Parts: sequence; structure tokens; C-alpha cells
Amino acid sequence: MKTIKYSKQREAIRAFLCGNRSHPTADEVYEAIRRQFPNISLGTVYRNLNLLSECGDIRKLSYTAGPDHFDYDTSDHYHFVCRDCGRVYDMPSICLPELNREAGAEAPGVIDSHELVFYGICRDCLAKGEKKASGE
Amino acid sequence: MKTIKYSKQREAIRAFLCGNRSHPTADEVYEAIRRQFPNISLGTVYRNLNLLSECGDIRKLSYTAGPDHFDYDTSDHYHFVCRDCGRVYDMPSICLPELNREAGAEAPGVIDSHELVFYGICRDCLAKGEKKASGE
DNA sequence: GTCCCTGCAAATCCTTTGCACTCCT
DNA sequence: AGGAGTGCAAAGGATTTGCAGGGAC
Repeated sequence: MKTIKYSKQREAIRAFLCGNRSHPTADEVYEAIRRQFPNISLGTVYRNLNLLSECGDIRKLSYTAGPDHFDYDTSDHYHFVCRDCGRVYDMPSICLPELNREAGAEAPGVIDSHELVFYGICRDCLAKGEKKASGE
Repeated sequence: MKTIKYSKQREAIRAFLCGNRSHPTADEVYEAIRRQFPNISLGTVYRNLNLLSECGDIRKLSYTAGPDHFDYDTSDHYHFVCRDCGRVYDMPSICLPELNREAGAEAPGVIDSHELVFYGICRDCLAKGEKKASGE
């Protein structure tokens, strides 16, 4: 088991994620932490985000071709991904044990109980799409 | 509406995908088509895959940080993604209208009925993992 | 003092794009 | 002829990695 030493940069990253419910990307974390540590590098942010997710302190969400998102909430919950803007939302309070049982029986492997993702278009992007369509 | 002209490269790509149930990546398509058109370029493969998916002839599956996968089967069905090897599998014959209704009611947007993805570890990778674990 | 962590830059992976040329219609 | 399609190479976004110096223990 690898030893982990204290670093104030890592604690700042952890604290930022903890107080943030929006599943920020590495770049968003970088921009936020930079206000506190102007010299921090993006590489360090990536290294720490990966470290924290390997420890199980946070979850790394790789659900699109775009940038990964990071979630401080490691409890079981599903996500919704907007195909338009790439944002990741929590799927509120949906618990589907019968789904996992039913799906698990036919799946080509073992499904992580909380690794279920719905894809669609979020309300923000729907609103923008309608605005654009009516304007043309 | 943009005019689309015939190209033998595109038809070869379409034919390859049609006869392939494994959701190949652009690179896998490239390697396969190269046997028929040794001078085809990866850029052309990407352009045609995007063109075909814009036409609705195929589906582009962007479910991980790794390479996208392409699916000739455009009918409604769900997918399983292996977090280990990145492969995409079909979820066989699972139809969950009650899931879409229940989930849709609380979702932060409109869910595409067939855009539901289960993440986990596939049987192949489970087998490899066990082999590696027992060997150490 | 040792080893982890950092900042920086270069490298990597996947995908898109600009350009000159070719092929379809 | 006109414009879509091609091959090639360069550019692009996101992430990882190598290295020399700095900090935790």
C-alpha cells in the first residue's frame, strides 16, 4: 500500500469538491484552486483528483468523450448526462433494486449498483434549443 | 440540406459496420477497411462515421473517456460498458417502460428512451482479474 | 535523509480541420 | 464544370508522464 503524505493543495481540492454539488471537471477545479494557489499546475490537479478517486474519497465520472467530472458524493446514486452541454446531474432518489436484479441477470458482466447513467438533454439546453428554433 | 455523393470508402465502412456486432471504434474500422483500401486515411474514416451517424444510419456511442464506438443497430436498446477494457456490449432484451416513466418524472431533462448505460466489469475482464489476483 | 509531492513542459491519445487534389453527378 | 469526398499532415482538447527541485515526516 502506497504511503500518502499531507499536501495543502490536495486538501484544498478536497474541500472545494466537498462544497460543490455540480460535478466539476478537472479544469473547473483548477480554475477554482488557482485563486488560492496561483502557482498550482493542472498536472497536480489531475494527479490529486486521481489519487482521491483511487482512495475512494471521490468518484471519477467518465461518461462522455469530453472531460471527466468529479463527484464528492460517493454514496450509491445514478446520474443523468446531457448530450448537449456535457454536464452531469444527479438522478434524484431513484432506487431500483428490481432493475439491478433484472438487468444483472442478463448483463455481460457485473454491474456496479450505482453505475447507471441516463443520457438525454437537460432543461437548460432544451430551453436554448427552443429559443434558437423559434428565432430562425 | 447537404447533398451526399456516393463514395466507395463510405459504402465499405457501412458494410463493415453492418456485418459487425461488436461496436467497433474508429480505429478498428480503419484497420479493417485498410485491407480493402490501403490508402484510406483515418480522417476519412472519422468523417464518414460522423456523416453516417448524422444521417441516422448508425449510432455513435460516446460513453467513456476513451475512444467512441459505433453501432449499426439503431433500434432502441441499452448498453453495458466495461470500465476495465472500455468495450461496449448490448444489454439483451431489457425493456423497461416503467423505468423510463419513473426516472423521467424526476430527471433534470428529457431522457432518450434508449440512452441508458450500465457500467461495470465484463466477464472477460473479471476472468483476467481473478487470474492476476491468484497469481500474486 | 528519505520519499512523496510539486510545477513545468513534453508526450500521449483520440478526434477534428485545412489544404490541395480527385472523383461523382 | 462544380462541389463533395479524399489523403495527408498539422492542430486541437483532455489527460498523463518525466524530471528536477521542494516539502512532509
